[in-house]
Amino acid sequence: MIAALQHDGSSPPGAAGVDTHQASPALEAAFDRLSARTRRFARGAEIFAEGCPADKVYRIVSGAVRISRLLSDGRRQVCDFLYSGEVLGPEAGLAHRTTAEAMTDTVIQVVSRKALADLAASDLSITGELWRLSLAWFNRSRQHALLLARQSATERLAGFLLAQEGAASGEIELPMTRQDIGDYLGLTIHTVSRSISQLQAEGVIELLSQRRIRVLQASALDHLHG
Amino acid sequence: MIAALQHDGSSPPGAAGVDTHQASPALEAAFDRLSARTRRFARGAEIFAEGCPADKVYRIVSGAVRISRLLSDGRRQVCDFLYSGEVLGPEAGLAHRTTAEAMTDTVIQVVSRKALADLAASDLSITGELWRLSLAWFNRSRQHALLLARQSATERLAGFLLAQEGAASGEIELPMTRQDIGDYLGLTIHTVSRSISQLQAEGVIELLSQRRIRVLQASALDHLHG
DNA sequence: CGGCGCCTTGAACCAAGTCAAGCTCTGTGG
DNA sequence: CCACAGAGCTTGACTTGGTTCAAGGCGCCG
Repeated sequence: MIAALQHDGSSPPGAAGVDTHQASPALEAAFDRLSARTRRFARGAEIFAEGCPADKVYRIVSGAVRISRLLSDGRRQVCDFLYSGEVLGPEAGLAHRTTAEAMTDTVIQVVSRKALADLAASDLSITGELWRLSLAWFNRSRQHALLLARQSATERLAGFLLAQEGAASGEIELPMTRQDIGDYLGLTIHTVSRSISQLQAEGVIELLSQRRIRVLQASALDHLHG
Repeated sequence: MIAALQHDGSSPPGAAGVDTHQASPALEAAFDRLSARTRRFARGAEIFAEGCPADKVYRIVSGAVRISRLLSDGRRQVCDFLYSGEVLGPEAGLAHRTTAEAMTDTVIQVVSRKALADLAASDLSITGELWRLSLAWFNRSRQHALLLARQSATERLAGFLLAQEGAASGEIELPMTRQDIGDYLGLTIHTVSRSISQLQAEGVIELLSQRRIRVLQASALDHLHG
């Protein structure tokens, strides 16, 4: 039985949520069993590019990855940000439709998609896990669309901040530039900057440094995001 | 071997593209084999609601369906529009996160998700097909996000029109209201109306009636959308 | 024929984009 | 250790396009 089709809440042990690209223990084990190659990418390096064959599956060991797409008008649309433990690859078709780049120095395990497919054919838990990952991509993408549909810049930014790790009354570490945030939220770098300044002036957040934010009033962010 | 993981282009016979929710012949057959119940929904009727258990899979026999989500500020975000032959259900988690409503009088086949899961357990082609459907949802959602990221209203509308059936130099039939389009594109009904009027004034499209559009210059739409 | 949904259009306002300038941080070389 | 350079971030002034507010038209169905 494949978990992603179930609806009775009887998840198999170790099943991760439907919203994370985090590899389950079973999939993590599969990377080891297939003796994944470990690669290092310097800040800014390209992991794979739009248009190239999607014949590998990647698991981020450490670091942060930006997924983006070049629009025909020259603008760049950032689609997602990925962090340690997350997996990319299974959601792609035959060719990549996006570019993946390291935002910081990043270590990644790589396995051939074919090897993983062979394994999945004999191990239904892997099949289910890969399916779950695809659903996670779907849910994240829809969440992103919901962010983009927000009318005001501050609402979008609030939603973005809330989705970051440690947002609930903690500290947020942003590995991406303001430009990245802007390209993710469909805003200019100026508007992002202004919105951040505004939130700070209102006492909702505090800038520890340019890339580190402390959330002072998570409820206010919640309320802004609506 | 499950097709969605393959990258060598050797798709199984009858496999549909990765961007459509269209049921493959195999899945269509499964609906019949499981003796799907046929239900009729009047225009405006609710098929399933946000929050209710996602224990069924639906196949649209005829009609048109609107998928939407209620935002906490009272606004409604339309996520997708579905038509004859398309399948919804497998992409949901335990509970629906969206509401599905009939935009016109609609006929739908319904099977229990559990029954389909049982079938998928013994028939890998069904498993693969359900997975492909999930990927289709992902791709459509990302496409939608890309539309929403466009800065100008006319660009968004052009992209929306191009994605409609029969857009390439043909006629487009819109089952949805202007409000639906606005809620899909993150625009007000006014802006949608103005943009349509503008495209018509420029000779790019022609309004045969309020809900029927003839595309006169598909290339101009393409260029607008960028 | 009247009423109601749905659509269009005009005018005024405002938030985000654009243009332009200056600041901050970081890393590097003297 | 300090000076410098460059990338990244912030801020101000102005412009523009989408929302808001308001009014009116079209078309369908009872």
